[in-house]
Amino acid sequence: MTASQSPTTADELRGVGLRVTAGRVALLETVRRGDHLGVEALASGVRERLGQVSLQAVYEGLHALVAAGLVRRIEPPGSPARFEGRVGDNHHHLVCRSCGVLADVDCAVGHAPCLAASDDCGFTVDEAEVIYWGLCPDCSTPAVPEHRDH
Amino acid sequence: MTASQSPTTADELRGVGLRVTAGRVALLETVRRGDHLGVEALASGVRERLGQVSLQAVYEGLHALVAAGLVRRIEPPGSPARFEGRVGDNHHHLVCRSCGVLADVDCAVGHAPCLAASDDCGFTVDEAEVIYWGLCPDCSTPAVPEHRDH
DNA sequence: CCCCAAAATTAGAACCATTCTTTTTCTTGA
DNA sequence: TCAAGAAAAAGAATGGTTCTAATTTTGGGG
Repeated sequence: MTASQSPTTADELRGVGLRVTAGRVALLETVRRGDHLGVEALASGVRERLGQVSLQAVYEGLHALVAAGLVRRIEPPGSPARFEGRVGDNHHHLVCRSCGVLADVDCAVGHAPCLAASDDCGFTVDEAEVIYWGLCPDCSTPAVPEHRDH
Repeated sequence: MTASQSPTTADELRGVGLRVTAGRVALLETVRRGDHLGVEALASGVRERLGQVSLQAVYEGLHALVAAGLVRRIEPPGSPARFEGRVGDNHHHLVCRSCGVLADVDCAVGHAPCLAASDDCGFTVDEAEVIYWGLCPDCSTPAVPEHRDH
């Protein structure tokens, strides 16, 4: 059979030269399933599948996955790092100033670096990272008549 | 005399409702004189003028100045915060992946939020922060025949 | 001009995300 | 199946930043 099926997570790991371990498979799938999760949340997700996993193992795994280009790290100023499985497309992010929620925005202008600096000062620019700051739909409606805890 | 001279630093502090202290005057002037300095460097600069000043005082002063809009905080992922005196214009930054050097870029498109997201997901966006990643002129020339101390 | 409330400063400890070190366990290719 | 090397565990350490409580300074009102 000509195996042209979508590759398994394990295959993907092997494909980028990483060893296949239960921890990494679970981690990668947790990142992809989740929506911009942080390290703690990812550790919880992995533990749900495997039982006990150390935080350091998660950090190490994330390092490897990010270095291999399978996972992208997002670090909005003022909050801990989050991770997403969408890589390759040079998309950007909306961050809510109030609750910290993160949303994806497609890149308006083609491919990376989707933006040219007006004067690059001699820099060799390879990526433009855009963060849109604002209020998410939930936080922008003030005093909605609804029970809230806080 | 109609005092239409450029206001003193002290006047500016008063103008935004901050108390005028030697520490804050020195801090604001150090930020403006410097080029994207970090907290330690700013503390050194202030100490050169005033003698002993605690790091916490610098943190506190920076908080106040940032909150008042006299100073802007920049926090490139992976490095400690830097501060600059250029505020009001919604300009962006070039960051060198190798040495971490930071340079200003004028905003290509008018005023904040100089960029509109292709789909804002219902967010109320008030600012677009752009970081151009690349290599600065010094770091992009490989193996220049010059003595370097790594 | 002096006093007082509010604000700034200090010293020191606490915090938290992340990294480092060392040892143990697991994956993989021979 | 074995050994080499990579990954994971455990625990401590790091570094930038913030918090707490006590002290000093600032600036307006008496």
